[in-house]
Amino acid sequence: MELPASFHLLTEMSSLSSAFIKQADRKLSAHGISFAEFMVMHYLHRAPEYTMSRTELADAVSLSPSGITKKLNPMQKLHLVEKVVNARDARFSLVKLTATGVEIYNDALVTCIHCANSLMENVTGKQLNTVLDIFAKLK
Amino acid sequence: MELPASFHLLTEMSSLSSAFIKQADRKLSAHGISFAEFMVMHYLHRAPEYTMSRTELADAVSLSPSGITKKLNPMQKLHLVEKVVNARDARFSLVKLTATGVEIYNDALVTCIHCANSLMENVTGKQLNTVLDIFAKLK
DNA sequence: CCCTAATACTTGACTAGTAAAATATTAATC
DNA sequence: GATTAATATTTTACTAGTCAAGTATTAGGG
Repeated sequence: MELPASFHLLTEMSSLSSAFIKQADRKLSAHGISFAEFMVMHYLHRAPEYTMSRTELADAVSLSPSGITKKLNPMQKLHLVEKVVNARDARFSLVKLTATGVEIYNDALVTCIHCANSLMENVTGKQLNTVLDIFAKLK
Repeated sequence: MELPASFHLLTEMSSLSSAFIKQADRKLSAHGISFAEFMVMHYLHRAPEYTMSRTELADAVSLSPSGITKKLNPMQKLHLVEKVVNARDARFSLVKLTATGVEIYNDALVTCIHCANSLMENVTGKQLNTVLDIFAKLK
């Protein structure tokens, strides 16, 4: 049976991506964070004043409302992020990357870039950009 | 700061793949199985006599030894797969897709292909093959 | 043989996520 | 302005996986 390329891409992507994330997790553990936590910090670091609403952040990292609560709780205890209450509407709260968080993010970013480079050393930058262009159509 | 393409690919792939798997899970739930269970059946279906060793299977689907045990237990109760003990060495056991399992796999495959096609409808078959070729170098 | 080591698998304790119900706060309508 | 509805978040109960310790079985060296 000849299965379509789209099906193969689905199965290959799921296995590749899980392998990549496991590798990144291993490398980032030197900084005391997981890849998922790194991604949270990555989005916050790009946001104005290192601050985003919880729901925006949850969407960005594909977590459910309860998921983002459970992910941020321990990060707050470690003072990587802090909760900022909205004075106008106490339902909405904001999350901000702390100074400590920025510092750790910058260190972890270097590690993460090394990790990505070594995972993809067999592929040229041009090919990576080709894939990125195609991925952009898939969103 | 200009981050390398490899880093972007790592982050994009992690978010795309998680979105794709969520979508596939939703669609496959009509057959009473998860995408992870579908992948188990997929590898078994391609194996000679629908049979593989547990460790081969665990590797194929990127699960730890305990992970494969916990994944297969409920599938045995539903009679999708069965355990085959090796007479020569009782440590090694084999897993076989049952007749029921084959039937459900074939139905689910159709759904999964539809799902993959609709996820990737914005991209040509040629582009998908380009990505698959590049993925092959990443393994 | 028999004791030790190696191998395959399972169990137990834990982490990370989800969905659905509960809570808290603001908005809207009468 | 009080009550109902809507919105954001948290809690609870559950599922799915990991790692490390435990169990069962076979292999090897004295």
